[in-house]
Amino acid sequence: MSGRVRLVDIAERLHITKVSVSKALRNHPDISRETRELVKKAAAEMGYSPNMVARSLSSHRSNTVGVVVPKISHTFFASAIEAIQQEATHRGYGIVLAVSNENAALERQHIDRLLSMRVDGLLVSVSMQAPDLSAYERVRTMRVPLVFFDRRLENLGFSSVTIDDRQGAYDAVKHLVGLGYTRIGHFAGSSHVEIGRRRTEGYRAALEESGIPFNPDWLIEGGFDEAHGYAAFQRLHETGNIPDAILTVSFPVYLGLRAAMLKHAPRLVDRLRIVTFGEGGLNEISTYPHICVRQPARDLGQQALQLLLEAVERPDQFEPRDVQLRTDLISSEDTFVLNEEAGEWRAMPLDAAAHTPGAR
Amino acid sequence: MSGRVRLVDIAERLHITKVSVSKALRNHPDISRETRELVKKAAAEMGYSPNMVARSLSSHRSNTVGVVVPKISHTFFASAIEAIQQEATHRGYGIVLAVSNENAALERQHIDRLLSMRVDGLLVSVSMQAPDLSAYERVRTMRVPLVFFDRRLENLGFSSVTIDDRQGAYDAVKHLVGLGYTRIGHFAGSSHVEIGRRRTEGYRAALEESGIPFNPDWLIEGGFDEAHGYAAFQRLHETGNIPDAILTVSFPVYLGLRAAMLKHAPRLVDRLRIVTFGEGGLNEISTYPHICVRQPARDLGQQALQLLLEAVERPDQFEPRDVQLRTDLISSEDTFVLNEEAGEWRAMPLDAAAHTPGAR
DNA sequence: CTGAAAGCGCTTACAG
DNA sequence: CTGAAAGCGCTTACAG
Repeated sequence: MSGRVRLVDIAERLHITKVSVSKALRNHPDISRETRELVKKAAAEMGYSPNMVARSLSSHRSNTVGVVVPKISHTFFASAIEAIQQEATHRGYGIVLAVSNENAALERQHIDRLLSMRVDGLLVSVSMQAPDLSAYERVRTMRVPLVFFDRRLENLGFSSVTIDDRQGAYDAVKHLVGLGYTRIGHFAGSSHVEIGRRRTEGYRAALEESGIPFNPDWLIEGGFDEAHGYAAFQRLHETGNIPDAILTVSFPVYLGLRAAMLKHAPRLVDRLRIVTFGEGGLNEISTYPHICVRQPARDLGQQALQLLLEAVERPDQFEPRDVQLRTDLISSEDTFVLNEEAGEWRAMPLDAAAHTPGAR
Repeated sequence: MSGRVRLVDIAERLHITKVSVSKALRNHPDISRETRELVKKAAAEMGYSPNMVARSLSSHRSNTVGVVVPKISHTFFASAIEAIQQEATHRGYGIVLAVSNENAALERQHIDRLLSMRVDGLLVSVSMQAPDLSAYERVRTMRVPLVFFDRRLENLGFSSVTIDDRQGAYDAVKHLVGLGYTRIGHFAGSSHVEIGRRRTEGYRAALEESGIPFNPDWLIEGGFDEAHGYAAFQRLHETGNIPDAILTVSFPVYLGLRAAMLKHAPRLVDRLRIVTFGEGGLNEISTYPHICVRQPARDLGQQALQLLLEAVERPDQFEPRDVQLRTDLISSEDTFVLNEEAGEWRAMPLDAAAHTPGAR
């Protein structure tokens, strides 16, 4: 069989109409069990592969969702995408993946392309740059459901699944205070991005609530990548006044910080206490206690997809909403347990102090 | 404008035929520059978004490629996928991503689905399990180009872009020998997978060539994930005869090894020398010298896509072929330099010894 | 439960 | 350079 088998080919062989074949294959109740099985048998024998393109064109549904992320090679996004893909498969959808590389123009271009491909919905985590809103207007006029995940744009009327960044940063700083630290800095993200602003807010709220004066020299804004961490540490080092602990806005920022520290002030390696927002899979292997704010990346991806499919499959009953997930505080001193299912090591969260309320 | 603008809508407004509009939009030489610009202007004003689904159906080209990987949340695959996506965008293609989760049945299912979606080509890195060949037969009968990357199936007649695994492992072990080690173990992958076999071959060849007797107790096969590394170390620890250096078949295996070591034999942490096949982004931040075989993940992804598109776009002139890429040996003692373009830190490779020929 | 008609929004020849 | 026809492979109503 040549692989280019169509509905009609099956129909002709069985002396029935292609509509019946179409229905039988989709388990439509119109068709008797008998014919349905006959059809399926013939389809299998002939090596029939339904042409989803044709199906999409006539049914106006592609069973496909578009996913736009700033990066893939970053633990957080890799995990989120993996969860999205798995949940999509489970629900019978495919995903078309696009990477904006933190570039707003590319983000717009990707969204336009996905719209052209007639995806049933869009999952996007916005780039760091100031957004190009035109793409989002197209999304709205074309009435394509969209859900932001992790990094969102506010006031556009789309749903979002995000992390409680303020609380996460607050918990982290409070934890440091609990360990006796008072000289605490923050290598912050870009204030153009909501998650950056929220984490900074949490940092400042925790300081204030602990009666620790805010030192503007110790709040260094910049971005989420290694280059920022490196530059920020250099700047700090030049001032000669280095705090005893630092909260980094992301794991890559920590990598940059660490590289700069190894180069310019290696003796600080065992003395400067670092807490990272986000994991890098380091906790399991670190001997020096490393603390981090764990983001539920998989949950976030899964919930974002579920929310999106709700909008796709029941557009009338759908009300846009914002879902916020909590973070955990974990450290390499925790007990790690093997999660058989995921084939990964998972840490039990630190004590209840991590969930001290109050930052809201 | 309501977003559901079609070719005919533009045609009517301009009092020309939809064919002309179609051609004008695709810069077909048939159309005069004047009309072309008129059409484009109108299209922009009306917010026209070409329906790629319809275009695919009539042109038999989707400008889409399917990518199947065993995992995403693994530095190597995350980087490879990112490179594939970027190169695809550059070439005007979109990618549909699917994760097999190391499961052959899911892999088959994904390939079938992608075939149904009429992707123009397939990029696949096979799962660890024994393959279900039926999907690959469909691929062949449907004449859809396929390129394996990193993990391939041999003798199926498809192209592949892989890494010289044998040489990589050989170089690593030779390097250890050069450092004075003779008691060298290997936590190996699954022998069902070619990359596992090749790495083991390289390990054994290097030992043999160095006149070091092979100790079967120190070659522990299993897989590529953390659980294997953990179990392998436990097994080794029970025998009481632990080598002085170990080559792990993957970075996750190292993570598992390290976790087991921290638990059962923490005093070995600074004494057991580890070389990992593959990176985990650790080198920049490690104080204890960590050595690894660096796989050119981005290159591999990019070249695989290029090879695939060659087959897609010039099917007549295309001859399937196997491309093999070389690895580097790098360590945390190397000089790290910031790669401005990628926003990442890159290490300069170790000395030329890393490229000692002879393992072939 | 089965069938005939119309259409989804494009592109591909082919004729002028 | 422009246009009319046919078709890509399905599904969706609607009629029996």
